[in-house]
Amino acid sequence: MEVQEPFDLALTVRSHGWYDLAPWRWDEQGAVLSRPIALASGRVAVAEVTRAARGLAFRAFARGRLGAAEARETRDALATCLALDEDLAPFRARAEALERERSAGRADLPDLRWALERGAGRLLRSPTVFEDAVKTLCTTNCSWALTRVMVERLCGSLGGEGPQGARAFPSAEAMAGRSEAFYREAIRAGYRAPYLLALARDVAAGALDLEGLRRSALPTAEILRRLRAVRGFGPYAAEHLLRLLGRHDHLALDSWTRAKLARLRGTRRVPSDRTVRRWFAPYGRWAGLAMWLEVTADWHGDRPSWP
DNA sequence: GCGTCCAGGTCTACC
DNA sequence: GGTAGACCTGGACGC
Repeated sequence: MEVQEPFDLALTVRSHGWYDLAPWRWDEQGAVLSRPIALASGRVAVAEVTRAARGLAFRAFARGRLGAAEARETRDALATCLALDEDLAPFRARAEALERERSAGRADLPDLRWALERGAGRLLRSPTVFEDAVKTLCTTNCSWALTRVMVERLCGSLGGEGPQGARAFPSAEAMAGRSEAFYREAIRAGYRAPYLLALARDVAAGALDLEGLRRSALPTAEILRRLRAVRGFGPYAAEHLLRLLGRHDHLALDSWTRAKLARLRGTRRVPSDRTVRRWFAPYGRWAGLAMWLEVTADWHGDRPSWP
């Protein structure tokens, strides 16, 4: 499959923490990304992708032979996860224009040359918005280690089984069929238990259409309003989910990004949300992406320009 | 070993 | 609209 160049697979995989959560697997040395994916047929296939001479090479396998349609479904799901359908040209145009201002002496803008050179800006997503939403709930008000454990337990106890014992991420239907006590006692989700159950039930019953949001023409403000109406989704969680939908108007500020910005920009105290919004306002509807690239630049072997 | 703090927040009640 | 307090877990830390 051809991709829009420049494209760096590792950069997209490590764009945020999802690759570190079940059921993703990232072989750093071999540069192979893989995961089990639940197919419409009910079977679970394992999908793999790696860089090829031209574009990306996909591979899929399951218990028994995969049909052509199933293989296509698996590949398409992985392409969605890598956000290959996202057009970054408008962001790049804005970032390039601001880069010219920055090199001309405008000191309040971040140095995003590395991102432009390497094609950064795609964020790793889940095959479904539902999975992104559940994982986002599992990141709130806890350590990353606890997030990993909760997601691992969800896959291990409710995910469909694929080849080599691989467990997929559970469907909304599978999650909706369990009790609140299950999420408290088996998943150890604590106060998040009723939120997880309500989310799964609403999605399974069709009362909440999360999947439609990926191709929605609705304005970002309306999507944000709908996400905020979901129990457990406050400002951070809703804006983080927006980011995974390719909507970067908002910043999804949390304690980690605020602290990281303070360190990168050498401020004595953690900047207010209003200050951060002002810093990134020049990027317009790409403000959240520009901020995210600034705070994650050092994950990719590039040092940010701030002292 | 035990208590406290806090980590990639959110909700509710109250002012 | 702003804010205090409650909410779960589990690892780190100090004693």
